[in-house]
Amino acid sequence: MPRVDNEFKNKVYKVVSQIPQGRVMTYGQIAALCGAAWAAWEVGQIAHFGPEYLPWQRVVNKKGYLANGFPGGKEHHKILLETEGIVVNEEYQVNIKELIWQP
DNA sequence: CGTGTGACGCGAG
DNA sequence: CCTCGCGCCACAC
Repeated sequence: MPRVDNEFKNKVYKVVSQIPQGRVMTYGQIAALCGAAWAAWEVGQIAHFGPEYLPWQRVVNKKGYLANGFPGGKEHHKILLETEGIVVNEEYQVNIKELIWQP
């Protein structure tokens, strides 16, 4: 697994674990909250290689589209989100404006 | 040490 | 609406 700064990684874990059910966050938002707005892609790396118990399904890109490398594919991702009450359209996109969450 | 790539973002054209 | 280019960083080759 890629080596990421422990502090940054820790912050990402904390932020992601605090995302309430039925809400989503963007990679850039998380990165900014962790003090590294330029490292949005790294959040993705952490998401891919990081702990599975965190609600990564609530993390989407700025346009509201679901992540591409999610285990099980976007369909699985979509189902998980809909189970939480998040509306996902057929383009695998969520209403980012309404569902975006910020602490 | 140069180049390409990535679960990304944003502005410019 | 689209594509293109640049931004920053970590990693593989």
